[in-house]
Amino acid sequence: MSSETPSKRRGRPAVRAERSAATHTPPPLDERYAEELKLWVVLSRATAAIRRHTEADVARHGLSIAEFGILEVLYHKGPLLLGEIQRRILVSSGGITFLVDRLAEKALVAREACPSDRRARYAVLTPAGRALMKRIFPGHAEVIAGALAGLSRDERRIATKLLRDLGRRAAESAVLGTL
Amino acid sequence: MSSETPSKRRGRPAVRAERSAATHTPPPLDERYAEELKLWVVLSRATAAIRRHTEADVARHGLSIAEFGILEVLYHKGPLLLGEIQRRILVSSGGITFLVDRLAEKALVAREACPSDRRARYAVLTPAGRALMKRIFPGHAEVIAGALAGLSRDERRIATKLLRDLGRRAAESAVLGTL
DNA sequence: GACTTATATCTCAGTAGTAAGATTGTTCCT
DNA sequence: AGGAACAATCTTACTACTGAGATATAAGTC
Repeated sequence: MSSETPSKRRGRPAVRAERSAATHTPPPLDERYAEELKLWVVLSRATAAIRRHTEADVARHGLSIAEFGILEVLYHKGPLLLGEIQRRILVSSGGITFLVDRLAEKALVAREACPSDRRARYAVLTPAGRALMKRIFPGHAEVIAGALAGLSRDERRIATKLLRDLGRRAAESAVLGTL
Repeated sequence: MSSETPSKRRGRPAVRAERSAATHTPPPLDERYAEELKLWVVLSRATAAIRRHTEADVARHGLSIAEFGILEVLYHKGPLLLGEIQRRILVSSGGITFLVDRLAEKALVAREACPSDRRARYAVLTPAGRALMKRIFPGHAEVIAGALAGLSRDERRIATKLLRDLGRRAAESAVLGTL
């Protein structure tokens, strides 16, 4: 965490904006997409706030979010090819090599040959990796649930549906955009 | 993040129930928070998908999202202290220095002294910076609106409200968590 | 006024990633 | 079988950041 929490500003009474009012010429006709921009802002903010919870939680165990993501997908899906993991957790090919290297150094994950394709390698949890996930995953789920407690059960259901639709469509049009 | 934070394990409301028959490695009793985890997944995915749209758009102008964020806040709010920008776009103190340096190299932003506090500096848009934003901001807003087109107007309004509540609560409890 | 505490920014070393291309292996086509 | 095209991972060089500490300034207290 950064050492500058935006909490109490006791040192200096706010003296802002005296000059802004004088010189700043307001933006042009941006009213047009104001609601969409607002949605994007609150979406980003909510995601960032919740991610801080999850990061703080996994950091207690010496893991980054990306590392935890790999452990989690292996924990729940079993051995996977590196490329499959890469697609799930959305890192670059270099990134997955780096992350699996590091998890291997920590003896939480190992590589295994793929019998049907000698280019490919499986990543598998070691016993220590599985034991770690068994120990820390329930608490992590609880942290996430706690971070989402601002919404009621019904609200969470609605949000899930909306965000699924939103994400699906945004992902599709992103792909189209690269053609 | 490399160093494990020395926070003590706060007593968790007993979620023990570890009476699994000591067999079988696949996921334990993870049904409990399945809905919350799902919401977190779709939230992350939707945000990532939309961010890819915004990144691709600003990259066309040689900017990163963080750089664009600074330009945008200055464009809409006028000159701001570096620390104020930092809190808005959520980067570290070193990061804001780095980013403003780079924008200054590109001659889009300049630093100015703060008359009432000689520690502080304002960041201000240069004429070139303002001209750039005037030129590219409308298109960027359109890209965002397009990325959100998976939801109807009413759905977007509902999503905005839910995400605002969610984010506010998550941010509050994150602050409390650091005490 | 001296002292203490808080704040704003900057410096610097280190880290977690990305991107491009190399390497090795596979598949398809003839 | 030979070769082109494609695919999975790894290597390398680089970049955008973070976090801790340094420096300078400011405000509150005695």
